[in-house]
Amino acid sequence: MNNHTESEENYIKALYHLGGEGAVASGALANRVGAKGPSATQAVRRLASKGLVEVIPYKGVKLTLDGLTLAKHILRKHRLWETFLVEKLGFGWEEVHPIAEQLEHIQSHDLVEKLADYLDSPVHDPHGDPIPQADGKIPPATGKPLQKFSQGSSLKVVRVEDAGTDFFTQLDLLEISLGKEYTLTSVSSFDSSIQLQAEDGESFWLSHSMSSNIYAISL
Amino acid sequence: MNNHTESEENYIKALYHLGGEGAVASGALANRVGAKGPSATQAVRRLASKGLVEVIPYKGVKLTLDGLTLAKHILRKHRLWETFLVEKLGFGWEEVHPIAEQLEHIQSHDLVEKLADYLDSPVHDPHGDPIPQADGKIPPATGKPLQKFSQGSSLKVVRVEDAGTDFFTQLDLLEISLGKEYTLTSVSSFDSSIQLQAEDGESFWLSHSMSSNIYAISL
DNA sequence: AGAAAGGTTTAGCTTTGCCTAAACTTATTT
DNA sequence: AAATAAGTTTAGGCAAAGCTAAACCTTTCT
Repeated sequence: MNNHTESEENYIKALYHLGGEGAVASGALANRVGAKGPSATQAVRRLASKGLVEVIPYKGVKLTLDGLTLAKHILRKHRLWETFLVEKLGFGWEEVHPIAEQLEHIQSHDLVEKLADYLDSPVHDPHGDPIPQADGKIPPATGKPLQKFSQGSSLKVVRVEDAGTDFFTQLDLLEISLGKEYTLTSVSSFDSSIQLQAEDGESFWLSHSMSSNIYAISL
Repeated sequence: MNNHTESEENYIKALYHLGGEGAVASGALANRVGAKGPSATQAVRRLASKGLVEVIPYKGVKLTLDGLTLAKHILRKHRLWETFLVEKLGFGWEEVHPIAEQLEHIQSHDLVEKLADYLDSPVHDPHGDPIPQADGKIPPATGKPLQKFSQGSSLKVVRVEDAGTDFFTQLDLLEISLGKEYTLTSVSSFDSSIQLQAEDGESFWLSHSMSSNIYAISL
């Protein structure tokens, strides 16, 4: 019951991302894994026969408990590897996703736990996303999007959504990184762009599409 | 031309191990990858169509230059990962082979080179085997088997053959590891077992099958 | 309610990769 | 030189995973 193909794991991961514990439409699933409808239907049948998902034809697919456990374990590996790639190997946070997508399929419980130890049992990955723990528990996702803050609030960036390479390039350009602190100095009522002021006094504007992918906590 | 399946890579690796640049019989190949004859014949046909091997039916299979380059690159990755697993994650040298066998298929040039940097561009893996360099050059395999040494010689262990878990267990038991120095105090003419004396004065006997898998250089 | 639209599944085909059994080469032995 | 043994390839199957085209539910719109 412990031996899954890469394709299977990708479907499981996709189901988790799309629906968590809830049901997902087969089209959405196919879309997410980059396949066509019929491939997903078939894949889901294979997963069902292994007890990883439950299917109601024409209605949707849902992870079973086993499936959920597997999904979280894969996510754990993915985020640990991302952490390794950034912290130890010096990759930029925008580069690690595709590599971690390969590494997450390596099968060795020992490896995962030794890697976690080596990284000092991290709780968040380089994007600030929570890393599922060995027991399956997931630390709460921290922060809320920047627009949720009101003018004048002091905040610390704790997480960013993976919104593509251009997004990360822009973050790097503005020198925004996890842990940085700002004051929200101004909010445009016209296009919901916001203005941040850094600790060194520098201030700059962020478009709505930038700020909606940046999460912070208030100080 | 750069995108190979895991199975393909395994056949390439096997060809390299069995024959280096020379020809290999399809049966031996099948055996090495843990498949049956016909599977190897077929696999080899696929490799040939990609220009990685040359086949003479009923005679043998041989890596092309492209195939050889690929083989060395996979070996490089394998041995770098083994080094990582032992040096950084604290695995024992007997545990790393099966994990490295998975990791060696990860595709990212950037990753390989960053990993090599992180490990300080090692030249030998944890078993003392030479790590192919980025340019394809392979450092010479060092050392000769212990029986090749004559009584009285001082030597340093530099390499061990991967002769299975029990072999490694025995090495650990005797506290033999790479870099350790000994004096060969005695050779049995009866069963070719040999006696080593460590620097701390302790001495012990090694069977022929042990010593033939241990390589050393003389001091 | 009936029909069109949209999404899902079935049918049937392709490739990879492995298998067994049978046919075929090559090598060895008498 | 012929016969047998040993090893290799062909033939024909099967499962995983993907695809397109066609059939089939659901939902929605008139």
